[in-house]
Amino acid sequence: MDHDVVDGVLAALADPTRRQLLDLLAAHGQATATTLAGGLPVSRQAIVKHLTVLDAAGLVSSVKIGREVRYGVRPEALDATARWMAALAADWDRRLAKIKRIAEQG
Amino acid sequence: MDHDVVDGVLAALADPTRRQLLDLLAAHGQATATTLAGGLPVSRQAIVKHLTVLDAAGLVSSVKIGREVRYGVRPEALDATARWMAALAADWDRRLAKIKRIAEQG
DNA sequence: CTCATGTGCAACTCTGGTGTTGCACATGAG
DNA sequence: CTCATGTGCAACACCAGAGTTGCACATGAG
Repeated sequence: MDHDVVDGVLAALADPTRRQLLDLLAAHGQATATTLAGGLPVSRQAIVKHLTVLDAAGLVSSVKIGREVRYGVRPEALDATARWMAALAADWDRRLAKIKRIAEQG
Repeated sequence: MDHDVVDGVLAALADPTRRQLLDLLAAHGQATATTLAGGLPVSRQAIVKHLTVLDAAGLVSSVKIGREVRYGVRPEALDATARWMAALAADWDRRLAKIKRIAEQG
């Protein structure tokens, strides 16, 4: 199911540093851990750990080129989570509307 | 901006227990912390803390009725976050498509 | 009034995640 | 080959957050 994907994405997006990381990646299109570390106030190793989490969540992918590792953004997991969330919100709306209707009409 | 809302929602949804809590609330429509504690393997106090977080994120609302406090689900913040996420995913798609086009033709 | 039940507040423990540092390894540049 | 640069691995410090427990307070039920 998508459920596992959603779990991972939500956990990954919970951290502000990881969201900044995704912003940088989306802007540059492609970047290494070392490059990204230059744009954030944390060490390269911290960046690597975050990228590992993002990769596990399916939000980024990595390609090894020579002696460096290029990371890029991957929209699918985020899109799936967005759809899940929208559906959940719609479901809540439906339930609340139903309850309200019952309360008003008896 | 919606940005603060999104931050809070993402932080709130990161915890599995809070997501279960939201499920229970959506199912029951209305419930107290004590009632909810009966449906989860944690203490009432833990539930209260989670509900406080969810309330701060705008995902639930509380109403005091006599000596008990009823909590209910609130779809707006979740819906706003879903829209934000969908827009972000679309933006990534757009960027990747652009890069791909350049790589192929340029 | 008396009591049971639900809530609020505070202190405490403890695990997990974030971040750091240090060093070893791999590889392209010269 | 030699060296600089980029990665990988491991141990460590640190702190926010999840959960618990204990007790005091408030209020509906009888």
